[in-house]
Formats: sequence, structure tokens, C-alpha cells
Amino acid sequence: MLNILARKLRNFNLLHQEDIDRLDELVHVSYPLASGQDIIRQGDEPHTVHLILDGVACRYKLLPNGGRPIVALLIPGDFCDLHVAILSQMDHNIGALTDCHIVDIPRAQIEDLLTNYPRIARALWWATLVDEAVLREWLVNMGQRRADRMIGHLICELLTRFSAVGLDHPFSLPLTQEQLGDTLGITAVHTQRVLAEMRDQGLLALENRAIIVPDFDRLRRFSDFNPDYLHLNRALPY
Amino acid sequence: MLNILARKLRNFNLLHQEDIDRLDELVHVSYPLASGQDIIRQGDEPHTVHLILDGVACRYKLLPNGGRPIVALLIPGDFCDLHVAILSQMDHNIGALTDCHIVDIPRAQIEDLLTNYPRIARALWWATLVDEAVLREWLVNMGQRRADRMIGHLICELLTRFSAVGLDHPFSLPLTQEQLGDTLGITAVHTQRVLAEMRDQGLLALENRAIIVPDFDRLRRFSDFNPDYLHLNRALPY
DNA sequence: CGATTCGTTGACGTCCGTCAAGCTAAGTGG
DNA sequence: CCACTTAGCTTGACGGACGTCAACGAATCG
Repeated sequence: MLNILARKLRNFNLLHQEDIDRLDELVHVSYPLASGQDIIRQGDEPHTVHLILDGVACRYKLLPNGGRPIVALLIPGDFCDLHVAILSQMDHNIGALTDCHIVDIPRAQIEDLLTNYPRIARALWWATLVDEAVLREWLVNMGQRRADRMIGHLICELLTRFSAVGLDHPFSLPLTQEQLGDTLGITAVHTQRVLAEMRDQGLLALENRAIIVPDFDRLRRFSDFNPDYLHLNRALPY
Repeated sequence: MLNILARKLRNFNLLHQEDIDRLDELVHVSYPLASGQDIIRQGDEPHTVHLILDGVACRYKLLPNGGRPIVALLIPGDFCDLHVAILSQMDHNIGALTDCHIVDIPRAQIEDLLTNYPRIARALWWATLVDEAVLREWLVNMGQRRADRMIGHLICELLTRFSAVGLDHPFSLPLTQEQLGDTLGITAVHTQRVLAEMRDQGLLALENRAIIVPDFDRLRRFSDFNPDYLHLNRALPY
């Protein structure tokens, strides 16, 4: 069984066995972090790179008016701050949305990957560029679609990303309605109403405060979701 | 007089004279591009890197419903596709919003910079990370603020970015109201109404289809604009 | 069994979209 | 010089998506 980082970077169709072996060395020592705890805060100057092994985290900002917009969702295999040493300090926070397991990777290890493992280096570049592409797609989502399509589109993206690292099972999303609203720029009340309507239409099922997708392809068409922007080169069946 | 690329990268406070000399070699051969023309299209696999020398361009997508959301504005000194060779193809278009001057830089030149000029390489990393930070801030802008603050915030960002590359003079923005609306996710009609109200309040002046800012600091406070996310380390007065 | 968090529902208001018409400025060709 | 066209700006009427405020239920937990 590959480790989660190798499973993610394999989507870039380039790694050899020696690269995967090298990645295995990175993810041995993890620690748990409880839901609601912060991984990094705005203004921090982190000295290690954080990788999500398990759970869901988010990038978020704190606004003067109390708003707490979520600007990215991080799932297993995602880096929190791969290149942040370039910038003097974090311009946003990263917090755990569910109970997580995190790995701290010393910067020297990353430098070693970038200089001595060119295939891994290119794969890390790929991951960074995909993160940027996701931000652009979120802008399109928020600017152009209405709440039901926004929600559907976000769920499609997350299921696709989970699937790309071999995590098909959690076909349920562990986000509160308030967190979902903070991600999409709508209020929790409206999120609730739209979710209820989508459930009535059979697009979603809501069980135990989790969102289940009974028919992915139907939700995909409903939401105008096209996964090209995720640049998953690898043949999709895991 | 420094070239525009050196002026931009100097914001990262790291370049030596030899770096600036090297950058000078890159920007000799430019060509004009008329407003409305595309620089790159979705699906393209560009072989050269494009740099904006003059004018304003934008990243945009084309939606099935005819929408044309703008997901980034590119000003002089900005790269269009610095690292796109990593990804198999463009997932969006880049078009000229005004008449532009563009430089094509062969990929080999970029590779040379990245391997033989470590300070320039770090500065290019910095520029990439700032682009990402801008995308996050746009998400906050669209998700959390209403149209008048959105417009004010975007204008503050653009004036700050122009100023950071020594272009204080064009204190007028050359965007049509429709382009402004496509950038912020609102209709051209609503953009017009809000601009008119902001003009009535003295926050903006509209002359010759351009937007003038009579009091930057007042607009900054009105829009809750904080330039930290642009990571302009250099002392700001140019 | 309170306390807390999250989900649910209702009433009401507003920001913004939609549709439509008319206006201005600039360019084109007769 | 004058239609004519076109792109962009302006304005009005109307409706809908979404926000706000408020109360209540449901689940979890110490």
C-alpha cells in the first residue's frame, strides 16, 4: 500500500520506484490534531512543512467584521505550506476541520527533494499549480453560479480529489453547514435551505450531518462540473 | 531606468546588479497585441513564456452559458504562464484588455534563470506565491463583501500593484464596466449603478470611461483593503 | 441533566439580476 | 457632411436569490 503522498503525486504520472521509496521516508512520524485546532496562524514563520495524512483542514482568513472565509480545503496528501519559506510570513490561517493526522517535514528534507529528486520536484510543482487552478475554479464557481450549483460543484470537486488519492469510501463530506457556507460565501441559513431542496430533488442525501451523493454523474451534470482543471493525468480508476 | 521585470522583482528585495543585468537581456524583443486579442487559449501547450511589458491583460474562462469570468488581471511585469510547461495544457485563456506589448521568452532562458541565478529563481517563486495570495484575497472579496466594497478593494489592489512597479501615473483604470463586472461576479448593469453611487459619494471620479481615485486612503478604509497579502517587502516609495 | 453545537424553519427585507429602452461617443462609408 | 453602425454607458421597472433576525428542535457530551 502506497503512502498518501505517493498516491497523490502518482497522479502526475512520472514517479519511479526510487521516488516512491524516498517519499515513504518522509511520512513516518505523524501526530494527531483535534478538530478546530490551528495548524498554522497568520503571521507565523513556520520552519517545517506540514502535510495532511488524514482528515480535512482548511485555509481561512479572519475579517474585522467577524467573518471567517475559507479559501481552500486540504485533504489527505495536501501540503499546507510547501513553499512558504519564500514569503516572510503566513497571510492566512490553516485549521483542522475534522480530527487530523499531520506530518512535519523539515525544510532540509524538502530542499533535498527539490535538488536531488527531479521527478519529485516536478511533481511538487504540479501540485502547486493544481492548487492555483483550484483557486481559479473557485472564483468561477462563486462568481458565476447560484448556491445550488456552487454546492454541487464543490462536492464534485472534493469527491474527485478524494478519489484521486484512493479515498473513495468517505463518500460523505464532514463539513458543517456553516463551514460550507463560509467556503462558498453564503450564510449557514441559506446553505441549509439549498441543501434541503437538493435533498428533495434526490441530488444529495443527508445522513448524520454528512452529505452523501447517490448519483455522482447526475450531480456533475447538474453542477456543470468538469474535472479538467484538476489536471489528473493518470488513468482515473485507482 | 530599470526594465519592468526588474522593477517588479525588486519588490522581493534580493536581486544584485548581475541579476538585473541578466533580466535586461530577456526583454529586448517585444511585439504589440491589440485590445481584445488572445495571448494564449485554453488547450494550448505554449512553448515560450509570455511577459506583459505594457498594457493590461486578463485570465478568463469561457462558460457553456456564455459567461466569461475574469480570474486574474495581469499588469506590466506579470508573467502569463511561467510554469505552464509542467501542466499538459492551459486550463484557461489569457487575453489583452488594452493594447499591450508582450515579450516571448524561450523556455530555455527560464530554465537557465532557475538553475544558474538562484536569487532570480527565488524571486520568481515569490511572484508565483503572490499570484496565489491574490487569488485567495479575490475569493475573500467576492465571498464576503458587497459590490461597492468589492469594487473599491479591487481598485486599491490594482493601484498598489501598479505603484509597486513604478507606474503611479495611470491612476485611471482602463476596464469597461462589463469587464469589471466579469471580474467581480456582478452584472454590468449593477456595476454601473454602484459606480455611479460611489462617484456621488466622492470615492471615485469617472472621466472618459476611466476610473480616477481622488483619495486613495479614503477608498482603502472604505473597502477594508490591507496590502499585506501582496507581500511587497521593499520600502514602498519607488 | 444542563450546556453546547448544529440543524431547521418562518417572516421579512435588500442586494442584485433580468429585461428593456434610450443615450453618447467613435468610427465607417456614402 | 450626413446617415448608419457599434460599443459602451445610463436609467427604469420588476422579480428573485439571498441575508438578517429570531426561535425552536436534535444530537452530543461532561
